[in-house]
Amino acid sequence: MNPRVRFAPSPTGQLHIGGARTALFNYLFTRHNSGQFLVRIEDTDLERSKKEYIDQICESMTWLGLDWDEDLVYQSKRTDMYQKAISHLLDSGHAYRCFASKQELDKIREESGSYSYPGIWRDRPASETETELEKGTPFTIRLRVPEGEETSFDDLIYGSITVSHTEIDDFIIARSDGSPVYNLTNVVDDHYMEITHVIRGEDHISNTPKQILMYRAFGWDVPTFAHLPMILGQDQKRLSKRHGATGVQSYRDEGYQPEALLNYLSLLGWNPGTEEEVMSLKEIIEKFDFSHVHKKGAIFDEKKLNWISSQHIAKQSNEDILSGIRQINSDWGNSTSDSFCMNVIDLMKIRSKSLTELMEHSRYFFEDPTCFDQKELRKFWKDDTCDIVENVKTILNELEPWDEQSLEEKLKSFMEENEYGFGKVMKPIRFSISGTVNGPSLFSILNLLGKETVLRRIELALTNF
RNA sequence: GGCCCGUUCGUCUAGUGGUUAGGACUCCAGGUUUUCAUCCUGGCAACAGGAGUUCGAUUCUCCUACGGGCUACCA
Repeated sequence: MNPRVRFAPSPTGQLHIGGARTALFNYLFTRHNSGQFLVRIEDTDLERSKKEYIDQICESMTWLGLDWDEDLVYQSKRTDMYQKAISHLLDSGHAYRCFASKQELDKIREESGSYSYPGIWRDRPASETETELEKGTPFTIRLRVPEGEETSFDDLIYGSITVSHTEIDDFIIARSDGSPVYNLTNVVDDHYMEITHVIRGEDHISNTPKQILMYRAFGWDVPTFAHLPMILGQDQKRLSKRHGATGVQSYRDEGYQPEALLNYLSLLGWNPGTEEEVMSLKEIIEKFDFSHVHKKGAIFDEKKLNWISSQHIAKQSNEDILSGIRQINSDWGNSTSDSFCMNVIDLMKIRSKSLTELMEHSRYFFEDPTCFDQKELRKFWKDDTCDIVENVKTILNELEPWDEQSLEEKLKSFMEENEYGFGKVMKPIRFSISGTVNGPSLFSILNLLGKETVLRRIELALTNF
C-alpha cells in the first residue's frame, strides 16, 4: 500500500526550520514510496491563527519545492466532523461530561500535589449529569481511559514505547465552549484523511498513547508513527524564535537556495548510508529511509549550512543561479545583458556561499566603485604607483584586440620588462577597478568590463588616490 | 515532582562484541593561485561515569549523572 502522510502546521507564525524539516521528512518518505503528501492547516486556535500565516507557509513550501498532492485541509472547516465524533464517543460511553470548573480543578491539584485529573466525574450517576445539564453548568468532555492497562506502539524511529494508563488521566477532548482539542482533531482528521504514517516531531511522543486510545475508542485502525528528533539551537534547546532567524523566509532572503537548505536539513538526524553529503533533492528522495534516521536531537549549525550552500551554488548552472537571483531582485543586472550577467556569475559562484553574497561581491561589474577603503589603499599605493598605473593605462588604451589572452600577455610582458612584481601592478589596478583587493582573475575582470569602463575607472583612481 | 526519550571529536555523523574508533563542517599548517575563493595534502579533536555479562565491550544489561520532551479547557 502506498503511504499517505500529512504535514500539519498551525498558522501561528511563518514556516520555521523545524517545521520545514518535518515537512521534508514526510515528503522524502512518501516520494520515495510513491505515496501522497497532504497538508493540513491546524487552525483551531482562533486566537493565534492568522490567514496571512497560511499564505506564508504555503509560499515557503512552494519555494522549497515541497509540493503537496491534494487541496489543503482546514481544521476550521471541519467542526461538524469533530462534533459528530465527540457525540459518538459520548454515546458509546468512551467519553463523559465533566462539570468541574477550572478553578475547582486547580484547587484539587494544589491540595493533592498531583497534576493529573482525579476522575471526579468519571463515574457519577446519569441523574447528576442531568441535573447539571438542566442548570446549564458548563462542562468539558473527557475520554474515559481504560484502567489497569497500558498502551504501546512501535515507533519507526524510537522503537517500542509503552506507557501505563496510570500515567494518562482522563484528558479533555472538548472544551467547555464545545470546541475540540488538538488530540481529538488530529485523530479524527488523520483517520478521515486516510493517513497511514504520522511523521512528526519527537515532542509529540507523549501525545501518541492518548491518540492511540482515541483510535481504539472509535474502533479505527491506528496509523504507523515516526517521531523525528528535535532540531536544537546552540544552547541545546529546541530551536525557536529566541535563536534568531529561524523562519524559512529569512533563509530565502539571505540567498540560500531551496535545494541547499533542504540538503542541509536532511542531514540533521539522517544520513544516506554513504559518506555523500552534497545531494540534490532527487538524490535524497532516492536514498531516504527511516532506518538511517536516528534519535538524538541535532544542533543547527550555520557554518555547515554555508558550506552545503556554497557547494550547491558552485555546482549549479549559471542560468539557474541567474533565475534564483532574479527571484530575490528582479532588477539585478538589468543594465546589461543576460550573457554578461552569466559571465559574472561564472566568475563569482565559486566564491559565494549565498546568492546575496554573490550579488554583493559583484556590484563592481555593474557600477563604478565609489567606496574605497583608504586604510587598505595605503598598504600598496606607494609613491611610484601612479606612474605605474599611468603606464598600464597607456598600454590598455592601445590594446587590440581586447580579450583575456591579450590582456594577460601584454600586462605580463609589461611587468617583466620593468621587473615589477605582480602585486606592485595588479593590486593597484584591481583596487582601482573593483574597489577591493579580492576577487576573480584580474584579466577576466578587465576583459568582461571592457576597455571603456576600465579606462574610465583607472582615470578616476588616478585623480582621486 | 511524575512519565517518556536521548548521550561517539566543538558541531553534523559512521559504527550493532575484536577497528590505529572512519567521514564531513569549523579551526590550524603547507601546496596551487597576481589577490581572495576554489581545489589538494596534512594536523588538532570523541565513545558521559560506574558496575556487571563476556576471553574481549563504543557496541548487550543495570545504576548514576547530564540533556531534552510531555505533564494546559495551546497545537
